[in-house]
Amino acid sequence: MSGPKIVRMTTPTLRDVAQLAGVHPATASRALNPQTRPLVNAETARKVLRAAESIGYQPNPIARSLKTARSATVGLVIPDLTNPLFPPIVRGIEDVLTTAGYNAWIVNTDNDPGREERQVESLRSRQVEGLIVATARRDHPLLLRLHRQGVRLVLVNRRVDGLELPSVTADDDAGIAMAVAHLASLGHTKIAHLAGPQQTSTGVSRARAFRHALLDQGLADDPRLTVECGYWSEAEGAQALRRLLDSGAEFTAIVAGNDLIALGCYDVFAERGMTCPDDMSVVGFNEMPFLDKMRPPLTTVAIPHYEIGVEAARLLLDTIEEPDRHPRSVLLAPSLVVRASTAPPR
Amino acid sequence: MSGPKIVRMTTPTLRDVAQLAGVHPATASRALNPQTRPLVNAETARKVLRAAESIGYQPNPIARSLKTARSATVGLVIPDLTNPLFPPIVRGIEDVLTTAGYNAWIVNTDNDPGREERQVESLRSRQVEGLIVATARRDHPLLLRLHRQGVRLVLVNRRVDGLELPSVTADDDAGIAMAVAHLASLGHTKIAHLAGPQQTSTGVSRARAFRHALLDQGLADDPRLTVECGYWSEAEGAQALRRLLDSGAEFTAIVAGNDLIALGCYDVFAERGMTCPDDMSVVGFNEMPFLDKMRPPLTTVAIPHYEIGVEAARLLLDTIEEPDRHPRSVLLAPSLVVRASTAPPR
DNA sequence: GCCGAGGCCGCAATCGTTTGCGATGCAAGG
DNA sequence: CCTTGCATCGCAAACGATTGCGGCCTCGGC
Repeated sequence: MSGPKIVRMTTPTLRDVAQLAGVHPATASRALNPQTRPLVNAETARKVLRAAESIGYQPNPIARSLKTARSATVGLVIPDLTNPLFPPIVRGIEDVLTTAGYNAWIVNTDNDPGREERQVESLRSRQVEGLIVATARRDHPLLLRLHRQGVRLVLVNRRVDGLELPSVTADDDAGIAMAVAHLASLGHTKIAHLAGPQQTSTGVSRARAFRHALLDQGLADDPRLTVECGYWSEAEGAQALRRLLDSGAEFTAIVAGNDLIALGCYDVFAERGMTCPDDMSVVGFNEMPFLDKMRPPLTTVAIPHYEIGVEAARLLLDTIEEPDRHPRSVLLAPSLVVRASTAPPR
Repeated sequence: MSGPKIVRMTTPTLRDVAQLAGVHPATASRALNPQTRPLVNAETARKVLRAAESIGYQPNPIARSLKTARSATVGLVIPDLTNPLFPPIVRGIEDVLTTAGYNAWIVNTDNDPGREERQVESLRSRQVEGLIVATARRDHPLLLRLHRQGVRLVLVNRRVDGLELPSVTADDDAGIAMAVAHLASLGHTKIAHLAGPQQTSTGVSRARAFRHALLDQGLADDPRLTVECGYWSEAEGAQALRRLLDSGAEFTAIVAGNDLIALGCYDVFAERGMTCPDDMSVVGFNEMPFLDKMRPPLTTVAIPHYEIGVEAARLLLDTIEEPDRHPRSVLLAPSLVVRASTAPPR
């Protein structure tokens, strides 16, 4: 005759497995943790493992975090998940983190410093062990302060001035050089640049790269042909192009700071009855999804999004494990994908 | 002359504010928590508040979670963040959650049940107070089990058979009806349906709606004209269309299960030298971003992504606050946005 | 046979909060 | 004056894990 069935109301805890294995919770803890397992007898370790297995014990990460002040999670600070650039990067990050036993907290800042500060604070109070930041501006007091406080940081797609932080970015110089070389080889001589925000390192480095590339191609650098966008967005790209067109400047091709800015140009073309690439060539940057199905398919410089995420996560894990190693940065090679938004000038 | 500067090495804790305010930590705790504040003298409460303010005290959510078994966070289970359908929904969810003081954990399952189970387990061990699930299949043992265990669930875009769970979905019937009515009004009589996976409620409900809509338009329902896609993806959409074309069936328009499937059709058109909408009209579903810039711009039925997220979060908060209220579901009205992928048949 | 050295394990403190319960003080009521 | 009640607050035990420290036991060396 079997006794009354004991219904377990609560999830099994370390004490439960210890009791079942006939040992002290401390011993059970040591047995369960591969790091400390050598400290206990192999036989009792087996007993503990078996007990844990049998009742389906899962360590409580909250209690563990409280005691150890670690959390096996890192924070992901991005401006807006809605930007199609980020999801693949996030996937890359998550994939290497999870194989390392880490998890990621994602927060959106909407480019709002106040919101960013609150979000970061919330991440820190959850004991994240590091931050991967995609919102860096060249002058970024918050990041400076965090760095001084010893928070491990890795930047993606961006740098901050005067701060040696590990970062992973695409090689903007190479990418832009390919873009203008392509345009020049098609016969364009008057090329405009719709630059990204100059508060971001990416914005200035691409703008610089643009000027250098013009020189390399033996083309004149007309400062009136580069105009700055306030954000990396379609709307700002459109606005910038309107200003440029209205200024009366002459040009036959555009290298846009990124794909969204390039797509903003499409809107202006439609407004003004221009056709691309007949009236105007455009090349973007980033190779966001679905560009191949656009009208016209956008020529762009492709960057390895997923690998950017992968490298960023690796860098962060490295700095967690080796805190005082010299900050390493990785530069990923872009490639030009030529589609139908570029053609010889008429 | 000022004394030596005391450098605070550790973040301020409740004991610190209690000490500073000259009270016991318990009292400080009660004073800080609006729920329990009436239990302490108004004057001492003020003292505590001021002390907390002065040293920048932030409660430690980890310790709080450990004690209360709550966490002020909910889990978001989605198949793949890379699918552009989800980011806006996620934003909607996050926005209402954060104003309610909650946070969201996002996990990807890649449609892999094993991975899903592990991810959900990890969420539960972090004491999430509920789950918003976008990966539901009609037959979903995991969700059944979770529901039986009392986990608060709300479904987004999906239902599960035989389970009364709160859910928020677009009105598939209405959306599909609009799509085929549009096609019929253009003069199409042979309309095909590239259905989504029939393991998902959305897949079957759109397929059913398609047949009903044909009837309503007085059109014949030829079962050979609907073929099922294994996933909601471009590749599967393309594959399905190839099969349909190869079968020799005749049709002049396609209602795709969603936008990705519709875009998959574009690839096949290119392969086979067909042009859209001249040779074939297509309408999608979901209104994912950038469809207006596609070649051709895709006619689709738009659903309010952000609001779906908002409603889902509200539903979940409701079930958290009123656990045994009858499950409520919300159906959001879609709208047809007509672009250039649909035209009269030749 | 005794001593020292490890190996193995238990004790108890600790992480930062929350919360049931009891102690205290004071005012009101009998 | 004594009881009762209430408002206020402190005590201490949790929550579930980790970990320094020390105790016990065994074994080997002398």
